[in-house]
Amino acid sequence: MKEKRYKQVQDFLKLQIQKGYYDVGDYLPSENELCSTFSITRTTVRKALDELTREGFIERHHGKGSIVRERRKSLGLLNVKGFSEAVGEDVSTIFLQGPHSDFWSPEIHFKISEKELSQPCIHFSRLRCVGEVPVMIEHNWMNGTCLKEFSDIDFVNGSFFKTLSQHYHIEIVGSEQELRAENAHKDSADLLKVPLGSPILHISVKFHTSNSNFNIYSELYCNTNNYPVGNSYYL
Amino acid sequence: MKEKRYKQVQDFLKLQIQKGYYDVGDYLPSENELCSTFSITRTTVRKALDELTREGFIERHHGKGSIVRERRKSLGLLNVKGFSEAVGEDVSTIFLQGPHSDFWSPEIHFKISEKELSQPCIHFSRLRCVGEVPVMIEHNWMNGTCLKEFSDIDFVNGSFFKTLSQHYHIEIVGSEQELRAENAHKDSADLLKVPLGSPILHISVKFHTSNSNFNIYSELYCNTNNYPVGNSYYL
DNA sequence: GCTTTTGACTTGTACGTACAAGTCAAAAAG
DNA sequence: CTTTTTGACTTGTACGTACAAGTCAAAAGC
Repeated sequence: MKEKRYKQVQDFLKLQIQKGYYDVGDYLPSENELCSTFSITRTTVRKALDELTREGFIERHHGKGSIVRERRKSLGLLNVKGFSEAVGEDVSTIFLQGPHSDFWSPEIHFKISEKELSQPCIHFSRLRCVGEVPVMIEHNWMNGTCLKEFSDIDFVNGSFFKTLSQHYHIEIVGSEQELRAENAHKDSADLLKVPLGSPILHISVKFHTSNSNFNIYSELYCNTNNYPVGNSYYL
Repeated sequence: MKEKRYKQVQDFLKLQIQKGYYDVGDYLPSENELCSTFSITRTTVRKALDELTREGFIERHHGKGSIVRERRKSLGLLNVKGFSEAVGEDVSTIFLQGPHSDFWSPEIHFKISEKELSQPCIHFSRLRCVGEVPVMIEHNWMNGTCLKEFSDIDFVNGSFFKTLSQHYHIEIVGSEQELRAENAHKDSADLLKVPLGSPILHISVKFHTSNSNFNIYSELYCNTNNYPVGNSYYL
């Protein structure tokens, strides 16, 4: 039972992208080049590229080629408006707690699998600011056995997802989210510099990844007064 | 300049589904049947089915066939948990204002195109309840010229999107959303039966459709105390 | 009656070919 | 020097073929 040919090409190119061999905006080799390097037909190459397109890794342009794209934008995840991809924006991230071993917190909203509960947990939390204004508190928990020597590695471009992709070849393949409007508790009001009881957007997320034993559980608390949370998707 | 063959098949099948010729769970004709009815090769039929899969209209099963699916579930839209598709749940919808001609409201958060502003506006608003508990106020505005005799038509299964699809063949192709946690104003507090100033989840949505002159602008106000808003997506 | 096998169906993968159509720069024409 | 044309490159569409692999019921075997 050997692996399918298109899947081989797909995984090869994906790994190249993940490792940063191609930057965002770079062109992949042309279909005919890929045909000859892999000794397969264009039909099969195109199937591989179709899959990568569907997964959001590349974008294809008639007459020009396939370019590597910023995958985050294709995921339809919720984001603080003008965050992450914001160019020239004055965005900063403060680590409240760096990555460290911890217990699986009861604060986690989604159900944690038995397998995960039996394994060590890594936790870290950050405060996201625009200018001097704190807008989001972010708590993250995940299975520690999947991330060897995690705490030592610097975040790639400050992005946890990019770090996962480039260093561990783990990709987000899905998510579940729940959103609530709540009154700010003492801790979060303090950190977000808002009065106690202010309306806060609480988002619980479970990210599913390409490793079925590795999910990311996040609890986010957002001050949406000046920076609303948003997303968009297109077919 | 004639239309592409796979696109013809794709649009034909899509129309059949939209018109309700196939129910959710029904099998489409097999690929070989489609080949002979359209006098095209399987490659082209499969391309058409690939597109319909990508758009969320069908699901394919190896060895069995392609079945029609509930498209809403593939869209990654935010939904009140246990709403819409909830089976056996005690969900009800009350029209606060039935579909009627109105002005484009300043309450609309997203920018309205010039074309739309120059044309008449249809507005309706609903209150969504679980049991006796109101959980969401929903205001909708849209271009009236695209919906002839709209107010007279009963909503298909109580769903506005299904009505659009089946009666007008208009499909949602994308959306932009912004979310904020706010204090309840007098009107919304009243309708949602919560104290004035309670935290409320305010969602502004612009739905893009297959008709570029027809967008749906919605402002939603949710009481998330008992029924959080959620979504999920998978690759 | 029960289990196993067969066979006809389905979709999935992969081959090969041909031409259409978009892109871009170098060559030809003015 | 500027404009137009050509041509080599890219991806897109569509043809045709072959076999692999999953599904399911009817036929064969016990």
